[in-house]
Amino acid sequence: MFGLADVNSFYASCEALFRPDLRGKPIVVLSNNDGCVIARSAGAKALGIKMGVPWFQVKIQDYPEKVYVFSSNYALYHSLSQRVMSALEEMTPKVEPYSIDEMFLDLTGIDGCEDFEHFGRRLRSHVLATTGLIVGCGLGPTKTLSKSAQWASKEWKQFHGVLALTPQNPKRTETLLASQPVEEIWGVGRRIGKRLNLMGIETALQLARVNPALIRKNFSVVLERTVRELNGESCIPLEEMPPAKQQIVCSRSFGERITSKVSMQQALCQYATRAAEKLRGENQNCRHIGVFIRTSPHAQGEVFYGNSAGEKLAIPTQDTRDIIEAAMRLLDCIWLEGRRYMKAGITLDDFTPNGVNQLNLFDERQPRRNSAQLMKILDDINHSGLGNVWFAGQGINTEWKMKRDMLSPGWTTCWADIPKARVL
DNA sequence: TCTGGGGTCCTAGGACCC
DNA sequence: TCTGGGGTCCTAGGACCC
Repeated sequence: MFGLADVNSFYASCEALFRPDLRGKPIVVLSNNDGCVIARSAGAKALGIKMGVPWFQVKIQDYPEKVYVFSSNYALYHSLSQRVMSALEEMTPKVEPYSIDEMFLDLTGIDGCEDFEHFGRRLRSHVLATTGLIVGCGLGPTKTLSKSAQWASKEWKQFHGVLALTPQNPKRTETLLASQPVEEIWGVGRRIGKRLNLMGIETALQLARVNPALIRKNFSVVLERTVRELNGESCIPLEEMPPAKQQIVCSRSFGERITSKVSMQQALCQYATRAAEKLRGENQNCRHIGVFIRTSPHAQGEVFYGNSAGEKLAIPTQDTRDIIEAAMRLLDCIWLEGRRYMKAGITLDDFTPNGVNQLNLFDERQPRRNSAQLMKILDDINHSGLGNVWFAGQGINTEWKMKRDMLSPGWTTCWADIPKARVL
């Protein structure tokens, strides 16, 4: 048996956690640059504020109630996610962090000892007691079914956020799947949902009844696995140890459009630095580096321009200097003067773990001397919380940096921001 | 008239997830 | 004026090998 724990309205709940005055109020969290709505509290959903809409299109002054708006505060969300994770691990030994607000649980040991829904409710109150956050919990014989159960636990209020599907109760599984539209199934998105609809398949139950071989022929093995999982055949295992990353991306929209090459170089230099830090954090070296830049696809009266370029290095690296150098060369290949750029990013690919770098026998280029030591010192200083060092190419006080006008304090990540309690 | 068989590797693009 | 960021996996097709 698998479980799926999902924190209700995660980002919005995090914002309310240290602001008791906001409990039950409409809360909205915006994407980077305060661009789109990416999370809403129950109150905000009730007002009809939609997920993913551009913030400037939302007229909050028209709502009957005050809406509390926040820029996204990933340091806060990440630290609270860790707390939820620890709380879950206290009750189930095997937990797979699936996303910042969702964790899969291995319930093998619970089988036969405790009623699954009873266990789910205990889990829920334990997480609430230790973190102040409320999780929904779906349980089922496969990951896909536990996702469906979790979906239904929100849909049907009488379950109070905990629902178990078991082989002992096939009737309940059938009823649930018959009421779940295909595009709500884990692994079925809008595209495949539409195609299935055209074939007359509209509910999860209908999909479950299709011959898997037929699905494989017309779609792919991925959807075939989904069909099998809906029938209780577990095809997707729990992964306790996250597999090594295969790619690192660092990209961002700008607070203000970039028009000068120097500014673009600064931005890419910063993203390259960040990407290289992540790479070292994974104990990996990369061999392929890619850069992309683009103007806004929404701008009226402007011709869209987007381009990317990539380069394969002679020797895999994790040295920030190599990555910045490559990024600057790549920018030279794709930079076009006279455009208003909205976004840029860098990708690192083709990894080899530390310590297995094979040099080319005839290659004259040698790796930099003392690279590892220098990068370690750099990372140590920047992680110390005492100061920062960076490459001059990043510039200072850059006008294009991200807009985060409504950022909440780092309640759990910054000493100066620790909440203060006062006894009256 | 007739033009093999079996394989690997790489890339781009499409789909999905949160 | 203003529209997010970071990932994964699979497939098809081309280049190349013997």
